[in-house]
Amino acid sequence: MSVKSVQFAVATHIMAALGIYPGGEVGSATLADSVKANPTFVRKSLSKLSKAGLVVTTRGKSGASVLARPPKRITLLDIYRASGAPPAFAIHSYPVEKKCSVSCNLKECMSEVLSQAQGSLEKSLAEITLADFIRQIRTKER
Amino acid sequence: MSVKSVQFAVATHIMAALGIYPGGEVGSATLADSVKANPTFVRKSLSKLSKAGLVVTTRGKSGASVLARPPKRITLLDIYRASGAPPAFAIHSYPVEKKCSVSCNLKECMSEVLSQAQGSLEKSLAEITLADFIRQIRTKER
DNA sequence: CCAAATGTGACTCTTAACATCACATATTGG
DNA sequence: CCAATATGTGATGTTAAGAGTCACATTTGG
Repeated sequence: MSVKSVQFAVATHIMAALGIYPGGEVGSATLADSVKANPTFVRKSLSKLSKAGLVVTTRGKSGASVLARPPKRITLLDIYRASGAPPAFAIHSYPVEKKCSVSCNLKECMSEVLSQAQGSLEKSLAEITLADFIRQIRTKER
Repeated sequence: MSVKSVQFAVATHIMAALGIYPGGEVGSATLADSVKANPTFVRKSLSKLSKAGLVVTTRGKSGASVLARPPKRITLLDIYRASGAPPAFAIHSYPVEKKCSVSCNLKECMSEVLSQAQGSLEKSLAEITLADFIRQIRTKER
């Protein structure tokens, strides 16, 4: 039921790089270098961040990306949501056995449980700002 | 990028069925009927629950499964862990760009964030007992 | 207009879960 | 004991979804 998507990790990497890079204007090729991923993949990720309003990218020659607002005002939840990572849990899609009350009602009950779990997960992401995260990275640098 | 596993949902379904079924002794074929999944798949799931000590199964003719302890003393976290569902998040496995401090330290920082998120997710599951869950299902029955 | 950058649709490759089979193992009833 | 019937599990095929890649459109500075 979990999602093995690396979107969130890549998106966070990009955001951290933008926040750390002096000046803040970074091209997708440079970012791809840092992430060591395919430039197209990075651009797609960047595109989602841009649509979510977390970064501003300029096109054309000398195009680049910048954080849309200070790292202190961006949470990891913002990035998580923007990254398009699927929800952490899934429910099976088997048909319902009508004669069984467990089978009939399980999905509904399970959804409630899972969305509650998802909520607490998101809450914990909301408590970490990009600034916090960058600080962590800087701490490890030495 | 993510793969959704239904293990947790199926395991919960099984546990709820065992908790609700009068007498509590249920064979894997009956459970497979309720879940509407392949008997082998259900048995594998059951096998994990058994190894985790959540159910007791007897083999041989007239073999069946029973909850190992009262539903009140089983949490959804117990079931989640027993189900063998993969962690909710993944980090990319790209190589590290040594010249980039973000690239060098990101994985470590990201792991911390993700395990924190995983922790709060698990905490919310730990707060729900199987008895609570069964009560929910019974509420919907009417 | 050309060069250089981002944006995106289309396609392939890979991986991991799911589904299934085959058969081993265990236990009870007769 | 042995046949019937459960569970346990390794092996293998199928499939869905993310990742990787290419091609090309779009944008914009000079």
